[in-house]
Amino acid sequence: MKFEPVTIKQMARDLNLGISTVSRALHDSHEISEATKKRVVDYARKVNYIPNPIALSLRAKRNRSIGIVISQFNNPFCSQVVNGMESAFYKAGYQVSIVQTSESTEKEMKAIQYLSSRVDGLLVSISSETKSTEHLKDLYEKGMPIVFYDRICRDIPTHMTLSDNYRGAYEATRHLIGQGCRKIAFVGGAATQPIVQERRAGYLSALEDAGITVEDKWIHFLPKGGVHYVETEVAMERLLRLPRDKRPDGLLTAWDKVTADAYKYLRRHNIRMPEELALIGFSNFPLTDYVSPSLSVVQQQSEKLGEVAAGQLLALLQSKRKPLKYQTEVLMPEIIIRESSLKLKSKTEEQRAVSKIKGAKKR
Amino acid sequence: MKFEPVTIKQMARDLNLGISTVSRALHDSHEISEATKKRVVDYARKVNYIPNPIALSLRAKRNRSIGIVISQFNNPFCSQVVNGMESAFYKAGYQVSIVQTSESTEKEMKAIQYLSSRVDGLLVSISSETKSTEHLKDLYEKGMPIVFYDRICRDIPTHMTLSDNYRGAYEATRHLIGQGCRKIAFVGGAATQPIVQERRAGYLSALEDAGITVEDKWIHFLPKGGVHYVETEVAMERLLRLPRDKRPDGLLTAWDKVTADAYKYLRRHNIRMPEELALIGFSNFPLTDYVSPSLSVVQQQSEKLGEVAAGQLLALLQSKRKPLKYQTEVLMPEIIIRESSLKLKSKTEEQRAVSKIKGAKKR
DNA sequence: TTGTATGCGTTATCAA
DNA sequence: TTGATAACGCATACAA
Repeated sequence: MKFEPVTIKQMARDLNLGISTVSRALHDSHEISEATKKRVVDYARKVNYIPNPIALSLRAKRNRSIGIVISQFNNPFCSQVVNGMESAFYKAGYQVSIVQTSESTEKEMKAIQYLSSRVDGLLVSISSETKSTEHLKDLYEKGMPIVFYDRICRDIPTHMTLSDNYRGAYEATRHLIGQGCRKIAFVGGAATQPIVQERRAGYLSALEDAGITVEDKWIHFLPKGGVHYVETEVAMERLLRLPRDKRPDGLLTAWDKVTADAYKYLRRHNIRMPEELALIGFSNFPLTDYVSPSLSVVQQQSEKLGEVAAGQLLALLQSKRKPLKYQTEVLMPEIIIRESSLKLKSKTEEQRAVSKIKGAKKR
Repeated sequence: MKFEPVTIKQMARDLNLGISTVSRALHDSHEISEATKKRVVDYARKVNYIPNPIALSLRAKRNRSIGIVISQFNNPFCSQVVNGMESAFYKAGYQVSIVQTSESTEKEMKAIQYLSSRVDGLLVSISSETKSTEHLKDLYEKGMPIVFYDRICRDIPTHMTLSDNYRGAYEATRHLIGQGCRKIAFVGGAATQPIVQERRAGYLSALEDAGITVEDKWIHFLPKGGVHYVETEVAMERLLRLPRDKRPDGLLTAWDKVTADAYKYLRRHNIRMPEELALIGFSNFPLTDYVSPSLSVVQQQSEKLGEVAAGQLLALLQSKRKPLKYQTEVLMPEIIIRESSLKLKSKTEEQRAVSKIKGAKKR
């Protein structure tokens, strides 16, 4: 099967008119008589003429559309971000075309090649597998407006929007410490992900600031970034099989899927939260407030993030030349404390625990 | 900012060669000397030449890409479906471009117009607002391969893949009856949605088969399809404010978001499930097994659905002409019984309850 | 007021 | 082995 749309040329033949006459009539040009105009418009409607966007793009070198490169659809955080972007571009009259990389560099490259020349600009979150960004760099140097969001790429000087991953992790860890945890583990996604590294950095700083020594065995990265349950399962088993005095009493998970899977693991193995292990994790999943125990999360401002990034791209699209200065917008994630990490009931108890640590540090 | 890519013409000038020579060299044609070939290929690599897909498409009338029209990204069911489609098309060497309609007919029409001529085929789930499908019909008549999934359109004869919504609702209702519920309410999405209508039909049949009379007040549709929490909230309030003897003891929700919101409502108002109200609903949300009480769901085979629909579109893409016969693939959703609807603990008790009803019917 | 010719980036046909 | 040219669908400068 092949799509054979009506073209202007065809209509011109049918109506015994010149091609340009038809074209101008459709554009409601003043230099066409009302009679012909009506004849053309009516006929176009009758045969359901749709201008070929491909031809339009080729000619105008303008597509009135932008592309979003996303890692995983099936990730609430990502879809929330896209929602924010979509509504911003819709208002601005742009069509949005989304492609998924599934964390594969090969797919990412294909996706970007596919979108290049099809769109006027790109919103990109680079895939976790990606090492080299030559393909993007080159595109950018040729003038393609690109804005990075969430998983940014420092090699390319352009606008970017991201969450404050460092502080999110820092505050979450501090909260666990405040709850009395002293052996706090960290399970991230892929070690190669800058995002995960930042989250680890925040985690480490919080522990250092509290004077707590970290064991290497408490820190786990997942080779495939935690796409599959087993990866998290293995990490959890390693943590929980540590000898009693090394066994963690708190856990920070630094990746949405990992958070969900760690939670599942703990529930499946009847490990009580927060008594046996206090859990807080990065997550934008829905329903985390209704699981039992309810799940403490570091929640990113996903829709906002999408909107801000969209605004940056729109700015690039409108400016004549590359801007001299680039903005980096940083959004603070929300720390939502729920049952899975709440060991101390009252605020004062928490305060006391925190001050104890401070004392400990000074010693 | 504007993207200015390197073209064949430009390279031909730079290398002092003819345009067609360059083109053929890049295609590794045998009629080009190895020397020239190398010169061209090296240069192309150096300047990072990317063939312009727009021009390619215009010429070839072939895009090697397909479009997916989706209602809401931010809906686990949808993203799971897209995942299934994506992997199938990736294997087949197609790029996939996804656009969201957000349930708006206007967006849907724009999206379809945008995709027409940009893609070789379309996977469409029509938006809940959409009444007329002329835009699609016409496109289809001109030869655009279209496959409907989930929210199908009966006016257009083509392949389609969907869940057995009727049976899903029927079995879910039967389960509630088996649990001893006799006043079973139904909260759907938009009344206009054929899917919701089918689910209601299944619900009604199950009640009828069990000899249970339905009250109109037990059935609620949501004007905007339940996008916002308040819609579900209002419906729930109406149900729960009914006089004691009319107040439902069971509830079937027929839309993923509505299920989540109904669950939230019940938790927020401390209404015990299943004792005060047994809940089962259509849902592909993650974590439904870890909420407390765990949530009984009618879960669609989302990824499978995507794969099957993708297969149908690939078949259309490969066939020379419109097929004489169209397939409609129907997938049975899975009924997962969990705490929110499980009043009777043992299987035998449930059996007894069911046989009681059967007896009642015969009377 | 209408028609013809050109170019957008490519490939394919034909000629050299 | 190479190069010029037409065509894909459209808009527009220019000619009539």
